[in-house]
Amino acid sequence: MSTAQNAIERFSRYQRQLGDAGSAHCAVRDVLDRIGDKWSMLMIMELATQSQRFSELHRAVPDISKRMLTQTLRDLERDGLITRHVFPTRPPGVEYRLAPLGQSLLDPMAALIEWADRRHSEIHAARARFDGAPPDIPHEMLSPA
Amino acid sequence: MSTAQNAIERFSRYQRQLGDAGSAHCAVRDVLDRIGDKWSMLMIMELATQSQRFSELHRAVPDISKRMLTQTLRDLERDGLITRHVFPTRPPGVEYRLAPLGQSLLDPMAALIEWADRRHSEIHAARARFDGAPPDIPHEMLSPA
DNA sequence: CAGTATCCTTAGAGATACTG
DNA sequence: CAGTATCTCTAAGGATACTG
Repeated sequence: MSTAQNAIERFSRYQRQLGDAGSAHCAVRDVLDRIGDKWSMLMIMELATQSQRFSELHRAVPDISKRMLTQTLRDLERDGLITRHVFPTRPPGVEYRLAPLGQSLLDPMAALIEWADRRHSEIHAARARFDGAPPDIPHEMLSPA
Repeated sequence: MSTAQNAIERFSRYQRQLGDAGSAHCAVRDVLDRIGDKWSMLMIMELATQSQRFSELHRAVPDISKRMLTQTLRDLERDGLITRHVFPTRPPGVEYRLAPLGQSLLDPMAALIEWADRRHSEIHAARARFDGAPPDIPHEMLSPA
């Protein structure tokens, strides 16, 4: 009933690629490295609802430096996920938009985001348990105290 | 209808969190940082099809160091995504399994993986276009240096 | 406004050697 | 086998100052 079984079967198709360091042959790693960085998904989420300018994006995510904002945006543009539109006003305005390719990422991303949102309390609980509770089977097999 | 519009609406609910550096308030960033690292998703994919031991995982993804394999596995265990089972044989055997929480990640991940697989040629094309580089590097292996 | 350029500090991660 | 313990190096990324 859960499509999880489905997912498992599909994963098995990729397993051989996983060990392939030269990411040319591993689409999974190639793309995950791309959008799995610190800011890319955030930017895509921001641009999902509407096109925004550089400074708007910066205000939306204040803890990114201008350097990284520029770089992230540039990389996303390079990969065809967003487009960049310069308005030759004075001072110049630059608007970033989600390209069709970027829009096609929205659904898969939403699935992940929803998961994160629904499960993060469980994750925190597990974390607290792991950190706080005395481990029943320690990782380093220590001798009986 | 595409669920993309749906995704957009859902994203807007998270937008205010996005600027929240203290990831305590931003489930999205919290969890993305967790599974967005270099190896976590790979490990989850490996464990999706069957439980595996340390060395099996290492063989499946040879370019991870033992240090990082241990650390990745430990972090996933800490977050409740996988479980660790020690068999006190000699020499010891340790089996890693996907916990229910980890299994719940399979579907969202599958969506992302499928996207990566289906779109990576488009991405490469966009990249080549952006770089102005000669696009196609054939499948042939490089000649030994 | 929308970036560059530069410097500088950490965290990420490999290599290697050792252990229960 | 399944890890630890170091040691090291690199590159990700922040801070700051400058520009068209």
